Amino acid sequence: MSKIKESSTNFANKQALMEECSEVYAANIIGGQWGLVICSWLLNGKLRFSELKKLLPTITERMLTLQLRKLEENKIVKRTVYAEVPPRVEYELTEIGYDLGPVIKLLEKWGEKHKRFKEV
Amino acid sequence: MSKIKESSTNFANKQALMEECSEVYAANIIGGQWGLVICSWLLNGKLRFSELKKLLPTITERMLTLQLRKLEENKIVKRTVYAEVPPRVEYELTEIGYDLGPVIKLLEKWGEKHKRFKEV
DNA sequence: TAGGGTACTATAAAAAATGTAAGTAATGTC
DNA sequence: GACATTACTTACATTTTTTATAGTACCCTA
Repeated sequence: MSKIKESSTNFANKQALMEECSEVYAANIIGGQWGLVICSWLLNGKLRFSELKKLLPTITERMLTLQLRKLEENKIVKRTVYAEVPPRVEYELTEIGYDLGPVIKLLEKWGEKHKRFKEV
Repeated sequence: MSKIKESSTNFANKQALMEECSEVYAANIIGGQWGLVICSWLLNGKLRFSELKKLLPTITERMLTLQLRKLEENKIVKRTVYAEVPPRVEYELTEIGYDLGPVIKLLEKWGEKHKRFKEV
């Protein structure tokens, strides 16, 4: 999650695929170790940084920050800072962020079915 | 895509999330740079290794092999080898592989909407 | 004045994913 | 006998993602 190298083959491949296939584009946006879980939690309503941290006990603060920044950049979450001390920052899904609801639900369903399928 | 280190924090985190959240589980299975595109193509019917290679001009043979192996391990594609020379190997989606159709379609739709959303 | 809470940032390192380049086996054709 | 075809494999290099650890500013409370 640092700076990406725009000269790499990997970068070129990703770009090309994302332009052609909207499903790959989508996967790249919500991808990453924690992106989906964060969105899942936020589907229930806005949360503070520290609340998310509690919900995701093993995430590091750095990772949480990075993922939230990425989601913010992609306009999936809105970040609201309250000028208080100690600081308070709330994260909330945008309209298109909430649109992820059905996507996540379908993924979840498929995942559950797949778990059973794999057992056999 | 090499061997994963079962002692790493990353591995532990992934495992825990995958058990709790089926959507993360699903994302991990179809994730990877090329997984989704390969499945997309296979939704139209079985394909040979070389045909996939032609459809994905920038993928390396190594990557194609790795991704197909992962999909096979996860029982999303079925691999059929014909004892001919030169060899012929066909890849076809399994039942649950075909179930990815709606998932991919929804992701695609969301992706397209998101592209427009981001422009504004 | 020492400590606590909040939401971070900086730096480094480890781990994972992807890419590069070359080679292999078997057989049929020229 | 050289060469082409197919579906790979192997060794190695690079890039990207994730984790680890230690800070920071601000004010409030004890």
